[in-house]
Amino acid sequence: MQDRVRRLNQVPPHEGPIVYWMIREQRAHDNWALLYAQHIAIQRKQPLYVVFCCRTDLDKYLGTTRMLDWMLRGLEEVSQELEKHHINFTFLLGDPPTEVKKFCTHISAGEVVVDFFPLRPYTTWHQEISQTELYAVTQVDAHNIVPCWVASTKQEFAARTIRPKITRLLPNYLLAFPKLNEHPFPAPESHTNWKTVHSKIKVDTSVPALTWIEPGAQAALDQLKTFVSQRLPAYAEDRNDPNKQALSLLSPYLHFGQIAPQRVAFEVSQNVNHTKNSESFLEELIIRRELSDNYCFYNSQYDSFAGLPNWAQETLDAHRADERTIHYTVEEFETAHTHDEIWNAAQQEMLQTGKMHGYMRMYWVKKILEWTKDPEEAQKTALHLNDTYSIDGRDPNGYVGVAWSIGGLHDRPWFERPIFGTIRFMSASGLHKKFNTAAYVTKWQTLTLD
DNA sequence: ATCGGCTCGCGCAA
DNA sequence: TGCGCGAAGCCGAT
Repeated sequence: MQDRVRRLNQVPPHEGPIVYWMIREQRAHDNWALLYAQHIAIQRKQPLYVVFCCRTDLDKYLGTTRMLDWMLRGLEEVSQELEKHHINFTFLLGDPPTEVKKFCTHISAGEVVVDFFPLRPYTTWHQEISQTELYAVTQVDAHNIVPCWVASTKQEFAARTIRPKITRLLPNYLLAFPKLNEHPFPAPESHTNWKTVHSKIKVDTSVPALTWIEPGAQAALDQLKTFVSQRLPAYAEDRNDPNKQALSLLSPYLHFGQIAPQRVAFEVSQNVNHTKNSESFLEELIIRRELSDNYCFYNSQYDSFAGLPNWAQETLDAHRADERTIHYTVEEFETAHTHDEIWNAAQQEMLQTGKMHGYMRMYWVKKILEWTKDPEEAQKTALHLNDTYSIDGRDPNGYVGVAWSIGGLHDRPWFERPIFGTIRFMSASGLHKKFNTAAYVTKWQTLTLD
Protein backbone atom coordinates (compact mmCIF):
# COMPACT_ATOMS: atom_id res chain seq x y z
CA MET A 1 0.00 0.00 0.00
CA GLN A 2 2.84 2.38 0.84
CA ASP A 3 3.72 3.35 -2.75
CA ARG A 4 0.08 4.36 -3.40
CA VAL A 5 0.58 7.03 -0.77
CA ARG A 6 2.45 10.33 -0.97
CA ARG A 7 2.62 13.34 1.29
CA LEU A 8 1.27 16.63 -0.10
CA ASN A 9 2.67 18.76 2.71
CA GLN A 10 5.35 18.39 5.37
CA VAL A 11 3.17 18.83 8.44
CA PRO A 12 3.80 15.88 10.79
CA PRO A 13 0.68 13.83 11.61
CA HIS A 14 -0.61 14.55 15.09
CA GLU A 15 -3.38 13.62 17.53
CA GLY A 16 -6.86 14.22 16.10
CA PRO A 17 -9.56 12.65 13.93
CA ILE A 18 -8.73 11.41 10.43
CA VAL A 19 -10.60 12.96 7.48
CA TYR A 20 -10.89 11.43 4.02
CA TRP A 21 -11.86 14.11 1.50
CA MET A 22 -13.64 12.05 -1.16
CA ILE A 23 -13.58 13.46 -4.68
CA ARG A 24 -12.99 10.88 -7.39
CA GLU A 25 -13.51 7.58 -5.60
CA GLN A 26 -17.18 7.74 -4.65
CA ARG A 27 -17.45 4.32 -3.00
CA ALA A 28 -17.18 2.81 0.47
CA HIS A 29 -15.58 -0.52 -0.50
CA ASP A 30 -12.49 -1.34 -2.54
CA ASN A 31 -11.22 2.20 -1.95
CA TRP A 32 -7.51 2.43 -1.09
CA ALA A 33 -7.84 6.03 0.07
CA LEU A 34 -10.53 5.11 2.61
CA LEU A 35 -8.70 1.92 3.60
CA TYR A 36 -5.54 3.93 4.24
CA ALA A 37 -7.46 6.56 6.21
CA GLN A 38 -9.05 3.84 8.34
CA HIS A 39 -5.70 2.12 8.82
CA ILE A 40 -4.05 5.19 10.31
CA ALA A 41 -7.21 6.06 12.29
CA ILE A 42 -7.21 2.64 13.96
CA GLN A 43 -3.45 2.84 14.59
CA ARG A 44 -3.93 6.19 16.30
CA LYS A 45 -7.25 5.28 17.95
CA GLN A 46 -9.07 8.11 16.20
CA PRO A 47 -12.55 8.54 14.71
CA LEU A 48 -12.87 8.61 10.91
CA TYR A 49 -14.75 11.17 8.85
CA VAL A 50 -15.50 11.04 5.14
CA VAL A 51 -16.33 14.42 3.70
CA PHE A 52 -17.72 15.31 0.27
CA CYS A 53 -18.16 18.89 -0.88
CA CYS A 54 -20.13 20.22 -3.84
CA ARG A 55 -20.47 23.74 -5.22
CA THR A 56 -23.99 25.14 -5.33
CA ASP A 57 -23.36 26.87 -8.68
CA LEU A 58 -22.57 23.76 -10.75
CA ASP A 59 -24.49 25.30 -13.66
CA LYS A 60 -21.44 27.53 -14.21
CA TYR A 61 -19.24 24.41 -14.62
CA LEU A 62 -21.32 22.45 -17.17
CA GLY A 63 -23.14 20.69 -14.32
CA THR A 64 -26.37 19.04 -15.47
CA THR A 65 -29.30 17.24 -13.86
CA ARG A 66 -27.98 14.11 -15.59
CA MET A 67 -24.65 14.29 -13.80
CA LEU A 68 -25.92 15.53 -10.42
CA ASP A 69 -28.65 12.89 -10.18
CA TRP A 70 -26.13 10.14 -10.97
CA MET A 71 -23.62 11.41 -8.43
CA LEU A 72 -25.99 12.11 -5.53
CA ARG A 73 -27.75 8.75 -5.79
CA GLY A 74 -24.34 7.07 -5.69
CA LEU A 75 -23.25 9.14 -2.71
CA GLU A 76 -26.43 8.36 -0.80
CA GLU A 77 -25.49 4.69 -1.06
CA VAL A 78 -21.94 5.55 0.09
CA SER A 79 -23.28 7.36 3.15
CA GLN A 80 -25.44 4.36 4.12
CA GLU A 81 -22.51 1.96 3.80
CA LEU A 82 -20.27 4.22 5.87
CA GLU A 83 -22.90 4.56 8.57
CA LYS A 84 -23.03 0.76 8.83
CA HIS A 85 -19.28 0.84 9.47
CA HIS A 86 -19.50 3.61 12.09
CA ILE A 87 -17.75 6.09 9.83
CA ASN A 88 -19.09 9.63 9.70
CA PHE A 89 -20.18 10.94 6.29
CA THR A 90 -20.56 14.70 5.99
CA PHE A 91 -21.89 16.47 2.91
CA LEU A 92 -20.70 20.07 2.57
CA LEU A 93 -21.97 22.73 0.19
CA GLY A 94 -19.85 25.56 -1.15
CA ASP A 95 -16.33 26.17 -2.49
CA PRO A 96 -14.70 22.79 -1.85
CA PRO A 97 -11.21 23.69 -0.54
CA THR A 98 -12.64 26.49 1.62
CA GLU A 99 -15.36 24.36 3.18
CA VAL A 100 -13.20 21.27 3.66
CA LYS A 101 -10.46 23.34 5.33
CA LYS A 102 -13.06 24.90 7.60
CA PHE A 103 -14.39 21.46 8.48
CA CYS A 104 -10.95 19.99 9.18
CA THR A 105 -10.01 22.95 11.37
CA HIS A 106 -13.33 22.75 13.22
CA ILE A 107 -12.87 19.10 14.22
CA SER A 108 -9.08 19.54 14.78
CA ALA A 109 -8.16 16.88 12.24
CA GLY A 110 -4.81 15.16 12.76
CA GLU A 111 -4.42 14.10 9.13
CA VAL A 112 -6.37 14.62 5.92
CA VAL A 113 -6.36 11.95 3.20
CA VAL A 114 -7.28 12.81 -0.39
CA ASP A 115 -7.69 10.63 -3.45
CA PHE A 116 -5.97 11.08 -6.81
CA PHE A 117 -7.55 12.90 -9.77
CA PRO A 118 -4.99 14.42 -12.16
CA LEU A 119 -7.19 17.20 -13.58
CA ARG A 120 -6.53 20.88 -12.88
CA PRO A 121 -9.59 21.72 -10.77
CA TYR A 122 -8.79 18.96 -8.33
CA THR A 123 -4.99 19.34 -8.26
CA THR A 124 -5.61 23.01 -7.45
CA TRP A 125 -7.96 22.07 -4.59
CA HIS A 126 -5.36 19.62 -3.28
CA GLN A 127 -2.70 22.34 -3.34
CA GLU A 128 -5.03 24.64 -1.43
CA ILE A 129 -5.86 22.13 1.29
CA SER A 130 -2.14 21.31 1.67
CA GLN A 131 -1.20 24.91 2.41
CA THR A 132 -1.70 24.73 6.14
CA GLU A 133 0.30 24.11 9.31
CA LEU A 134 -2.68 22.51 11.04
CA TYR A 135 -2.75 18.98 9.63
CA ALA A 136 -0.83 16.59 7.43
CA VAL A 137 -2.26 16.03 3.94
CA THR A 138 -1.67 12.68 2.28
CA GLN A 139 -2.71 11.54 -1.18
CA VAL A 140 -3.60 7.96 -2.15
CA ASP A 141 -3.92 6.80 -5.76
CA ALA A 142 -7.05 4.71 -5.31
CA HIS A 143 -7.90 4.72 -9.01
CA ASN A 144 -5.03 3.11 -10.84
CA ILE A 145 -4.13 -0.52 -10.32
CA VAL A 146 -0.44 0.30 -10.65
CA PRO A 147 -0.26 3.75 -9.01
CA CYS A 148 0.23 6.50 -11.60
CA TRP A 149 3.57 7.72 -10.27
CA VAL A 150 4.85 4.15 -9.89
CA ALA A 151 3.88 2.99 -13.38
CA SER A 152 5.95 5.77 -14.94
CA THR A 153 7.81 8.87 -13.83
CA LYS A 154 7.22 10.74 -17.11
CA GLN A 155 4.69 11.38 -19.84
CA GLU A 156 4.54 8.25 -21.96
CA PHE A 157 4.68 8.47 -25.72
CA ALA A 158 2.27 5.67 -26.58
CA ALA A 159 0.51 2.57 -25.26
CA ARG A 160 3.49 0.47 -26.33
CA THR A 161 5.86 2.42 -24.08
CA ILE A 162 3.70 2.20 -20.93
CA ARG A 163 2.45 -1.36 -21.54
CA PRO A 164 5.65 -3.23 -20.53
CA LYS A 165 6.04 -1.05 -17.43
CA ILE A 166 2.51 -1.80 -16.20
CA THR A 167 2.58 -5.45 -17.23
CA ARG A 168 5.79 -6.02 -15.30
CA LEU A 169 4.37 -4.50 -12.09
CA LEU A 170 0.81 -5.81 -12.38
CA PRO A 171 1.32 -9.07 -10.42
CA ASN A 172 2.28 -6.99 -7.38
CA TYR A 173 -0.95 -4.97 -7.55
CA LEU A 174 -3.71 -7.05 -9.11
CA LEU A 175 -4.71 -8.54 -5.74
CA ALA A 176 -7.86 -8.90 -3.66
CA PHE A 177 -8.95 -5.87 -1.60
CA PRO A 178 -8.98 -5.99 2.20
CA LYS A 179 -12.37 -5.43 3.84
CA LEU A 180 -13.48 -2.12 5.29
CA ASN A 181 -13.73 -2.58 9.06
CA GLU A 182 -16.45 -1.49 11.42
CA HIS A 183 -14.67 1.49 12.79
CA PRO A 184 -13.87 1.00 16.48
CA PHE A 185 -13.58 4.70 17.37
CA PRO A 186 -16.94 6.25 16.49
CA ALA A 187 -17.46 9.82 15.40
CA PRO A 188 -20.70 11.70 16.03
CA GLU A 189 -23.23 10.76 13.35
CA SER A 190 -24.46 13.33 10.89
CA HIS A 191 -27.39 12.86 8.56
CA THR A 192 -27.59 14.26 5.08
CA ASN A 193 -30.92 15.50 3.81
CA TRP A 194 -30.50 14.48 0.19
CA LYS A 195 -33.58 16.31 -1.04
CA THR A 196 -32.28 19.55 0.45
CA VAL A 197 -28.85 18.98 -1.04
CA HIS A 198 -30.38 18.33 -4.46
CA SER A 199 -32.51 21.46 -4.30
CA LYS A 200 -29.63 23.72 -3.24
CA ILE A 201 -27.32 22.82 -6.12
CA LYS A 202 -28.03 24.76 -9.32
CA VAL A 203 -27.52 22.80 -12.52
CA ASP A 204 -28.51 22.92 -16.18
CA THR A 205 -31.89 21.17 -16.01
CA SER A 206 -32.21 20.82 -19.79
CA VAL A 207 -30.10 17.63 -19.74
CA PRO A 208 -32.30 15.02 -18.04
CA ALA A 209 -31.28 12.25 -15.66
CA LEU A 210 -30.61 8.81 -17.14
CA THR A 211 -33.33 6.22 -16.73
CA TRP A 212 -31.95 3.24 -18.68
CA ILE A 213 -29.08 2.61 -16.27
CA GLU A 214 -28.86 2.81 -12.48
CA PRO A 215 -26.05 4.59 -10.62
CA GLY A 216 -24.22 3.35 -7.54
CA ALA A 217 -21.80 0.73 -6.31
CA GLN A 218 -24.32 -2.15 -6.16
CA ALA A 219 -25.57 -1.40 -9.67
CA ALA A 220 -21.95 -1.32 -10.83
CA LEU A 221 -21.25 -4.79 -9.44
CA ASP A 222 -24.46 -6.08 -11.06
CA GLN A 223 -23.41 -4.54 -14.37
CA LEU A 224 -19.97 -6.18 -14.06
CA LYS A 225 -21.56 -9.57 -13.46
CA THR A 226 -23.86 -9.22 -16.46
CA PHE A 227 -21.00 -8.05 -18.65
CA VAL A 228 -18.76 -10.98 -17.73
CA SER A 229 -21.44 -13.60 -18.30
CA GLN A 230 -23.27 -12.14 -21.29
CA ARG A 231 -21.15 -9.68 -23.25
CA LEU A 232 -17.50 -10.46 -22.58
CA PRO A 233 -17.65 -13.78 -24.53
CA ALA A 234 -17.97 -11.77 -27.78
CA TYR A 235 -16.07 -8.65 -26.69
CA ALA A 236 -13.02 -8.91 -28.94
CA GLU A 237 -15.07 -9.50 -32.07
CA ASP A 238 -17.97 -7.13 -31.47
CA ARG A 239 -16.52 -4.20 -29.54
CA ASN A 240 -16.14 -2.01 -32.62
CA ASP A 241 -19.70 -2.58 -33.83
CA PRO A 242 -22.00 0.10 -32.40
CA ASN A 243 -25.04 -2.04 -33.23
CA LYS A 244 -23.90 -4.87 -30.97
CA GLN A 245 -24.23 -4.86 -27.21
CA ALA A 246 -20.65 -5.86 -26.50
CA LEU A 247 -19.24 -3.15 -24.25
CA SER A 248 -18.95 -3.27 -20.47
CA LEU A 249 -21.09 -0.15 -19.78
CA LEU A 250 -18.82 0.36 -16.78
CA SER A 251 -17.32 3.73 -17.70
CA PRO A 252 -20.00 5.81 -15.88
CA TYR A 253 -19.29 3.86 -12.71
CA LEU A 254 -15.52 4.02 -13.19
CA HIS A 255 -15.64 7.76 -13.81
CA PHE A 256 -17.52 8.47 -10.56
CA GLY A 257 -15.47 5.91 -8.66
CA GLN A 258 -18.57 3.80 -7.97
CA ILE A 259 -16.50 0.74 -8.86
CA ALA A 260 -12.74 0.22 -8.58
CA PRO A 261 -10.79 -0.63 -11.74
CA GLN A 262 -8.87 -3.11 -9.59
CA ARG A 263 -12.15 -4.87 -8.66
CA VAL A 264 -13.15 -5.15 -12.32
CA ALA A 265 -9.71 -6.36 -13.41
CA PHE A 266 -9.50 -8.79 -10.48
CA GLU A 267 -12.89 -10.37 -11.19
CA VAL A 268 -12.16 -10.68 -14.90
CA SER A 269 -8.66 -12.10 -14.46
CA GLN A 270 -9.72 -14.52 -11.68
CA ASN A 271 -13.02 -15.79 -13.01
CA VAL A 272 -12.69 -15.77 -16.75
CA ASN A 273 -10.64 -18.12 -18.89
CA HIS A 274 -7.72 -16.29 -20.37
CA THR A 275 -8.93 -15.61 -23.88
CA LYS A 276 -8.64 -12.95 -26.53
CA ASN A 277 -11.82 -11.44 -25.07
CA SER A 278 -10.50 -10.90 -21.57
CA GLU A 279 -7.12 -9.83 -22.95
CA SER A 280 -8.75 -7.27 -25.19
CA PHE A 281 -10.94 -5.96 -22.36
CA LEU A 282 -8.08 -5.78 -19.85
CA GLU A 283 -5.98 -3.85 -22.38
CA GLU A 284 -8.75 -1.22 -22.47
CA LEU A 285 -9.44 -1.27 -18.76
CA ILE A 286 -5.86 -1.21 -17.55
CA ILE A 287 -3.34 -0.04 -20.16
CA ARG A 288 -5.41 2.57 -21.97
CA ARG A 289 -7.09 3.92 -18.87
CA GLU A 290 -3.83 4.24 -16.94
CA LEU A 291 -2.22 5.84 -20.01
CA SER A 292 -4.95 8.52 -19.82
CA ASP A 293 -4.13 9.29 -16.20
CA ASN A 294 -0.44 9.32 -17.13
CA TYR A 295 -1.05 11.98 -19.82
CA CYS A 296 -3.12 14.28 -17.61
CA PHE A 297 -0.80 13.83 -14.63
CA TYR A 298 2.39 14.71 -16.51
CA ASN A 299 0.95 17.19 -19.04
CA SER A 300 -0.95 20.09 -17.51
CA GLN A 301 -2.07 21.16 -21.00
CA TYR A 302 -4.06 17.94 -21.47
CA ASP A 303 -7.07 19.85 -22.82
CA SER A 304 -5.36 22.23 -25.22
CA PHE A 305 -3.49 22.31 -28.53
CA ALA A 306 -0.20 22.98 -26.76
CA GLY A 307 -0.45 19.59 -25.05
CA LEU A 308 -0.37 17.68 -28.35
CA PRO A 309 2.81 15.98 -29.63
CA ASN A 310 5.14 18.23 -31.65
CA TRP A 311 4.75 16.39 -34.94
CA ALA A 312 0.97 16.75 -34.65
CA GLN A 313 1.08 20.47 -33.83
CA GLU A 314 3.42 21.01 -36.81
CA THR A 315 1.27 19.13 -39.28
CA LEU A 316 -1.96 20.79 -38.07
CA ASP A 317 -0.24 24.21 -38.24
CA ALA A 318 0.82 23.52 -41.84
CA HIS A 319 -2.84 22.93 -42.76
CA ARG A 320 -4.44 25.86 -40.95
CA ALA A 321 -5.08 27.70 -44.21
CA ASP A 322 -6.74 24.70 -45.88
CA GLU A 323 -10.25 25.49 -47.01
CA ARG A 324 -13.04 24.09 -44.84
CA THR A 325 -15.86 23.53 -47.32
CA ILE A 326 -18.19 22.55 -44.49
CA HIS A 327 -18.39 24.52 -41.29
CA TYR A 328 -20.82 24.17 -38.40
CA THR A 329 -21.52 26.22 -35.30
CA VAL A 330 -21.53 24.65 -31.84
CA GLU A 331 -25.34 24.80 -31.90
CA GLU A 332 -25.52 22.88 -35.16
CA PHE A 333 -23.25 20.18 -33.76
CA GLU A 334 -25.06 20.17 -30.45
CA THR A 335 -28.51 19.69 -31.95
CA ALA A 336 -27.26 17.05 -34.42
CA HIS A 337 -27.94 19.18 -37.50
CA THR A 338 -25.06 18.26 -39.79
CA HIS A 339 -25.36 16.84 -43.32
CA ASP A 340 -23.92 13.52 -42.11
CA GLU A 341 -26.64 11.27 -40.72
CA ILE A 342 -24.11 8.89 -39.16
CA TRP A 343 -22.51 11.77 -37.24
CA ASN A 344 -25.98 13.01 -36.21
CA ALA A 345 -26.87 9.52 -35.00
CA ALA A 346 -23.78 9.43 -32.79
CA GLN A 347 -24.62 12.85 -31.37
CA GLN A 348 -28.20 11.70 -30.75
CA GLU A 349 -26.96 8.58 -29.01
CA MET A 350 -24.99 10.79 -26.61
CA LEU A 351 -27.84 13.29 -26.12
CA GLN A 352 -30.38 10.59 -25.38
CA THR A 353 -28.34 8.03 -23.44
CA GLY A 354 -25.44 10.00 -21.95
CA LYS A 355 -23.01 7.67 -23.71
CA MET A 356 -21.60 7.32 -27.21
CA HIS A 357 -20.24 4.04 -28.50
CA GLY A 358 -16.44 3.96 -28.22
CA TYR A 359 -15.86 3.40 -31.91
CA MET A 360 -18.16 6.25 -32.92
CA ARG A 361 -16.41 8.64 -30.52
CA MET A 362 -13.33 8.62 -32.75
CA TYR A 363 -15.25 9.34 -35.93
CA TRP A 364 -17.38 11.95 -34.15
CA VAL A 365 -14.34 13.94 -32.93
CA LYS A 366 -12.42 13.67 -36.22
CA LYS A 367 -15.37 15.09 -38.14
CA ILE A 368 -15.57 18.02 -35.73
CA LEU A 369 -11.94 18.77 -36.67
CA GLU A 370 -12.82 18.53 -40.36
CA TRP A 371 -15.86 20.87 -40.07
CA THR A 372 -14.46 23.52 -37.75
CA LYS A 373 -12.29 26.58 -38.51
CA ASP A 374 -9.23 25.47 -36.56
CA PRO A 375 -7.99 22.66 -34.29
CA GLU A 376 -8.36 24.76 -31.12
CA GLU A 377 -12.06 25.39 -31.75
CA ALA A 378 -12.55 21.73 -32.69
CA GLN A 379 -10.97 20.53 -29.45
CA LYS A 380 -12.98 23.02 -27.43
CA THR A 381 -16.23 22.01 -29.13
CA ALA A 382 -15.65 18.27 -28.74
CA LEU A 383 -14.79 18.66 -25.06
CA HIS A 384 -17.72 20.97 -24.42
CA LEU A 385 -20.23 18.54 -25.93
CA ASN A 386 -18.66 15.49 -24.31
CA ASP A 387 -18.43 17.13 -20.89
CA THR A 388 -22.03 18.37 -21.04
CA TYR A 389 -23.84 15.28 -22.30
CA SER A 390 -21.65 12.25 -21.53
CA ILE A 391 -22.16 10.78 -18.10
CA ASP A 392 -18.44 9.97 -18.14
CA GLY A 393 -17.41 13.46 -19.29
CA ARG A 394 -14.61 15.42 -17.61
CA ASP A 395 -12.48 12.33 -17.31
CA PRO A 396 -8.85 11.81 -18.37
CA ASN A 397 -10.20 9.23 -20.83
CA GLY A 398 -12.24 11.95 -22.53
CA TYR A 399 -9.35 14.40 -22.79
CA VAL A 400 -7.11 11.68 -24.21
CA GLY A 401 -9.77 10.48 -26.62
CA VAL A 402 -10.21 13.97 -28.04
CA ALA A 403 -6.43 14.57 -28.18
CA TRP A 404 -5.98 11.21 -29.96
CA SER A 405 -8.63 12.01 -32.54
CA ILE A 406 -7.73 15.63 -33.21
CA GLY A 407 -4.07 15.72 -32.32
CA GLY A 408 -2.43 12.34 -32.86
CA LEU A 409 -1.76 11.78 -29.17
CA HIS A 410 -0.44 8.24 -28.54
CA ASP A 411 -0.87 7.66 -32.27
CA ARG A 412 1.41 7.70 -35.27
CA PRO A 413 1.29 9.86 -38.38
CA TRP A 414 -0.49 8.62 -41.46
CA PHE A 415 -0.64 9.91 -45.01
CA GLU A 416 -1.03 13.54 -45.83
CA ARG A 417 -4.56 14.96 -46.21
CA PRO A 418 -6.17 18.38 -46.34
CA ILE A 419 -6.97 19.85 -42.90
CA PHE A 420 -5.72 16.72 -41.09
CA GLY A 421 -2.14 16.75 -42.40
CA THR A 422 -0.73 13.44 -41.21
CA ILE A 423 -3.27 13.00 -38.40
CA ARG A 424 -5.11 9.71 -38.91
CA PHE A 425 -8.24 10.27 -40.99
CA MET A 426 -11.53 8.44 -40.74
CA SER A 427 -14.29 8.37 -43.32
CA ALA A 428 -17.88 7.23 -43.55
CA SER A 429 -16.85 4.69 -46.19
CA GLY A 430 -14.63 3.06 -43.58
CA LEU A 431 -17.58 2.79 -41.22
CA HIS A 432 -19.75 1.17 -43.92
CA LYS A 433 -17.15 -1.59 -44.28
CA LYS A 434 -17.12 -2.30 -40.55
CA PHE A 435 -20.75 -2.28 -39.53
CA ASN A 436 -24.31 -1.65 -40.68
CA THR A 437 -24.37 2.14 -40.57
CA ALA A 438 -27.98 2.30 -41.81
CA ALA A 439 -29.16 0.29 -38.79
CA TYR A 440 -27.23 2.60 -36.48
CA VAL A 441 -28.77 5.68 -38.08
CA THR A 442 -32.27 4.22 -37.86
CA LYS A 443 -31.76 3.37 -34.22
CA TRP A 444 -30.83 6.90 -33.18
CA GLN A 445 -32.51 9.22 -35.63
CA THR A 446 -35.37 11.21 -34.18
CA LEU A 447 -38.27 12.89 -35.90
CA THR A 448 -37.65 16.54 -36.57
CA LEU A 449 -40.22 19.06 -37.72
CA ASP A 450 -37.93 21.10 -39.96
C1' DA B 1 -10.72 -10.24 -49.71
C1' DT B 2 -5.96 -8.86 -49.11
C1' DC B 3 -1.87 -6.04 -49.38
C1' DG B 4 1.43 -2.31 -49.49
C1' DG B 5 2.39 2.39 -48.94
C1' DC B 6 1.68 6.43 -46.49
C1' DT B 7 4.89 8.87 -42.16
C1' DC B 8 7.27 9.85 -37.43
C1' DG B 9 9.98 8.98 -33.43
C1' DC B 10 10.69 6.17 -29.19
C1' DG B 11 13.39 2.81 -27.13
C1' DC B 12 16.28 -0.94 -27.40
C1' DA B 13 20.13 -3.46 -29.41
C1' DA B 14 24.57 -2.92 -30.95
C1' DT C 1 23.55 4.72 -35.02
C1' DG C 2 20.24 1.62 -36.97
C1' DC C 3 15.99 -0.47 -36.93
C1' DG C 4 11.39 -2.43 -35.62
C1' DC C 5 7.10 -1.19 -34.86
C1' DG C 6 3.05 1.14 -33.28
C1' DA C 7 -4.55 2.87 -30.00
C1' DA C 8 -8.98 1.44 -33.40
C1' DG C 9 -7.27 3.83 -41.25
C1' DC C 10 -7.59 4.98 -46.17
C1' DC C 11 -7.00 4.08 -50.85
C1' DG C 12 -5.93 1.93 -54.91
C1' DA C 13 -4.07 -2.16 -57.03
C1' DT C 14 -4.46 -6.93 -57.45
